[in-house]
Amino acid sequence: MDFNHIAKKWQSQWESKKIFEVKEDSKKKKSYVLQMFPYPSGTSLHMGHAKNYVIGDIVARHKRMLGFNVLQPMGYDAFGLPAENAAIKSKSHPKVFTDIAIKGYIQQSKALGLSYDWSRVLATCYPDYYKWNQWFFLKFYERGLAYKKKAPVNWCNSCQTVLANEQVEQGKCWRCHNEVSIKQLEQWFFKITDYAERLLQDLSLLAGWPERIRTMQSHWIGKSEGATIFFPVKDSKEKIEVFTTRPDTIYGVNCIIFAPEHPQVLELVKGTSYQAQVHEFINKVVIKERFKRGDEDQEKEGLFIGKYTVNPLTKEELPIYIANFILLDYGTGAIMSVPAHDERDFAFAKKYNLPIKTVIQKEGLNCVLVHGSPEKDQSKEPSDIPQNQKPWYVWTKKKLEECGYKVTLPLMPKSWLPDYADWKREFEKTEVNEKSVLIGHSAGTAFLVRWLGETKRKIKKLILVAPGKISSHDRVKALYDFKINKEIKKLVDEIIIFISNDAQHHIDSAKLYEKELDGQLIEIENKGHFRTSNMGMGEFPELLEKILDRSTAYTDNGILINSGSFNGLSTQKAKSAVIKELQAKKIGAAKQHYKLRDWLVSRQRYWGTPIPMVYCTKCGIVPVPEEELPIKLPEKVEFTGEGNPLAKTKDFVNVNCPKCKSPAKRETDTMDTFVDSSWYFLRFCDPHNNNAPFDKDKVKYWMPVNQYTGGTEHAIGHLLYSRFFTKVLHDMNMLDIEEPFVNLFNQGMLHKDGVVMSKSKGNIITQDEISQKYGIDTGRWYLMSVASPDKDIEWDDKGVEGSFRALNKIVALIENAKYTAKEERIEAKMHKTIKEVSETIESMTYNMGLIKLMEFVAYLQKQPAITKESVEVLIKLISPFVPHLAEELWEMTKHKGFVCQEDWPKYNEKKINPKIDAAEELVENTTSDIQAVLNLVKIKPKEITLFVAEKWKYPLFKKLHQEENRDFSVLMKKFADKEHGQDVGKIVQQFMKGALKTDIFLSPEEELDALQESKSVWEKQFGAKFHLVHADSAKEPKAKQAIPGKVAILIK
RNA sequence: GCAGGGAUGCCGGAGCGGUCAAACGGGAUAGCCUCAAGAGCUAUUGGCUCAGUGCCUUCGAAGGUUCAAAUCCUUCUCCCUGCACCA
Repeated sequence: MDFNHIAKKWQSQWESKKIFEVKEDSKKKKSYVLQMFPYPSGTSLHMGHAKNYVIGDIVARHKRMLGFNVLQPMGYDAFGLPAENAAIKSKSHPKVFTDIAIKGYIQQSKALGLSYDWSRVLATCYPDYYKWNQWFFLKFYERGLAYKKKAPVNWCNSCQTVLANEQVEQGKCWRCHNEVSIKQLEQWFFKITDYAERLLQDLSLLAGWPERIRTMQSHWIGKSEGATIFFPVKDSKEKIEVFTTRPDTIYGVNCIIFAPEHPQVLELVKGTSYQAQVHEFINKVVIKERFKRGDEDQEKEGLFIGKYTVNPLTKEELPIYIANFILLDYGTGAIMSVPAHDERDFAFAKKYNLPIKTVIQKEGLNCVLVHGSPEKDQSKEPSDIPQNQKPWYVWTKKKLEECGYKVTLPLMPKSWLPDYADWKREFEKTEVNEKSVLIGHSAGTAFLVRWLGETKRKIKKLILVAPGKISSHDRVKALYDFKINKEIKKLVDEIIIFISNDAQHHIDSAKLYEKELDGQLIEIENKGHFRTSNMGMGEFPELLEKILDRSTAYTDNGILINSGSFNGLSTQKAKSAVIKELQAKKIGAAKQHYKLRDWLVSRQRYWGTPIPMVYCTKCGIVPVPEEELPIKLPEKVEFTGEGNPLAKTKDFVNVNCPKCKSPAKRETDTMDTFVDSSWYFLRFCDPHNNNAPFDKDKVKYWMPVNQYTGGTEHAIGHLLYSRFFTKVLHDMNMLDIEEPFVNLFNQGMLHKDGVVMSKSKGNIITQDEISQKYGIDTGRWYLMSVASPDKDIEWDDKGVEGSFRALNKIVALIENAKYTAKEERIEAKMHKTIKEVSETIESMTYNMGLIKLMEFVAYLQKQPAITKESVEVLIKLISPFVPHLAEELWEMTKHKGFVCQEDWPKYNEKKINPKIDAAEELVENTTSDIQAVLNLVKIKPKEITLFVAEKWKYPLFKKLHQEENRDFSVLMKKFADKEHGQDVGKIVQQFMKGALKTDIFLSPEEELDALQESKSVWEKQFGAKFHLVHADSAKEPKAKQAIPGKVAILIK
């Protein structure tokens, strides 16, 4: 069969009969299937493009056969830079390039066999389309959603235009990958930020979108909840407004930091001695290091500006800084620095030696300190303090409690004669958990190490001060005589050992612990054995430092400490409590902040929609009246490559003011092409409307898009803008819906030689190549068969040939078919296939669908004769995938009309008979078992006898299947019978190992029948005579090996 | 760093608690067909075993849950994708 020929044949028939053209039909359920429309570049479509469209086309064709009224249109995103750049290069006009490209694209889309309604084709570069861009612009302007402002914008020097934030990728232009710079320009913006909250909230409605895309959008919108707080400047009426997400940490503020370019900075520094330095710093960061500023590991740098502010709650005086890591356009451009609980502030404070105050503590932290053993009983001595009340213990306890710790200092019984069991009893009165810090001093260390090794408890930290272990004293033997359990290492996050100029056996003990437990050994000078006499005032800051661990900022939630009346509150509660207090004092308020910026839509290029605005010296900015639309792009324009050609086209620029009629100038900026693509799916519903962008009722019928297919690269740009437009139009009462795309599918890329297939990589396979060699159906089949459509796939010429073979197999099957009347087994298989293929189409796992189809083909091939119905069903099932072949086969099998207009086959669950499956499986297993045995014995078989298992085994199997118990002896008691005692034992054993199939569908007779049917096939295949026997009536011992679902095999 | 997705036999790629030594395709090997090549068909393609349809070891690594783990949980390693000094 000439696949290429039939493709053309059916394409022209579909076209002439207009069978994919649709109208609204209130009686029919609609389905709108759409693929992201392409930018028509000069080069031809390749198989990578094809993949996207075919995925959607399969959905459309399937839905159509299911009886839906299917709208599947195609259009061209025709404005844009490449055409203009090409025009500059060849001194031509972008329209010329674009028209040619569109023509080529249409012709190639048709050649792919895509079932588009071509009567609706559109291209955004024609005035009947872009007129409505302008119309929307005016409407947005009326609603305050389009506005002009001077702003620092992203400027791409090679594209000679500004870019939206969404078009800047890692500081580079999305199109040409040149470094983007910042320019101050007057530009038009769409106020997408007004919709930030709705765009975020409604993501939850998009259950049919990939999780990934929703997360990306939500990150892009970047909502953070927090507060703005006013910090008064000392000796001034000025205030500094900061934004923070952690108002709960306000007691921990150590300074206020501005973005260097913040306008307030210059005012504040005025008149101080820091003025010159500050200017220099700003210049350095903002101008010289402009591009470095966003770099990953940019060193944090800052400068004090000579002024102070006051913490409005604590009244503490705080210095004011500027620093390079503070961004002007996020929040208020100024922050309150809380080094203890923010990593950046922490790094900054460390670098400039600023105070760090902890105000949040992890919940449930606790500490137990175990004292040592004195040489004699001192408790009777009136001058002595109790063992657990030594000054540095008490000091540490107090300090830790200030930080929210619960501290216990147990008093060990008879400490001068320590006994492990006694100590343990006392020690365990205190709760120890994973957040515990255990500190031992001297003999206390031995106790803790022994206790941990014995109980294997998980704790946070173990700190050993002047440890004891090695000792010649008999007095401490009852405590010291144990083996160090190295497992402790795994149970404790951190082990620290303090040692000083102590007695040798303590130093040796310290070394021992260091070695055995991988402890961190810290030597401190002149503290001896850390006795009261060695410790002076009894302060032990080194220890405190290690317990508190201030080497990093603690950024998690916790409990407030050092925060006045807020102490003890959780982070969550404290946030609202602090905000409440700020509000009451009118020095702050709750505030949500979004990362999303307004959408910059101005472009300084020719090949786009002119922005319908006029500048009048008297009236200012004047919108062009609706009746004057479209403002057409002037055709006679010179493309020099320098600046915006529109600005130099006098006929275009010079107009009269619509209001006062005096001479005025036209806006020469054009719109971002993403404006075009933000509503094209609406225009498809009513593409030829001259009075409005679309008719409300038509859109109401078709929208929303049921299945949208496209690449991930549009995850935030196009998909976010389209959602924004839809919401605005909803608010303008033009749409009922709030979300344009119900289901979104991201197809995987097509790779070749390990990289994405693209013209610029020079690794494209064109669809023409494939069409000519194999026909486009082979290409469609191949693209869908390699992997599930969402996966990236690698092009493989050998794989294409495999697909070609598959199609030929289908053709051969139908060409050589011998027909028979109804056949139950074929019917069962058929219904099963219908079910499976339908399911794979619904779930868009087409690769599995094709496998199921080929299994069905292989099955039919094996049959001596097949049914007409099964062939009909097969043709219908393949038709979404290989539509041309399906039509051809449909015609070949003497059917009228188009198979693509037939009803999708329905399956009948009742006809899917598990017995037939089981019988088939039995035959397949038996075949491979015979084969396996033959391979083993390597003899030429003359006779092969198959034994079906003895009758009594069947009910036993059923019972075993229902049995939950897995205890051998119990099962045996239950199932053993006198006659088959040993055999039951074997079977039960096998069953418990899970070696037996559990579902038994066939009786011995049915098994025999199934085998009987394959007998002739086997005899031919193996060249031996086959005997089929009931094991019950067999004498051969072999027969006993048969079990239900598995025959015994005897070969002679 | 954060978020999302991965890691499966020679390769691509299914599977996502028992029916799994793991679909399907490609490649490789052997056989059939043929004058021959190609196409087509059949078998094999982790190891062991070779009167038997079994046993052993495998699904990134290590632990765990379970009668049962490629599949569930925990930790780790590596890869991809996106975001990234966002207060």
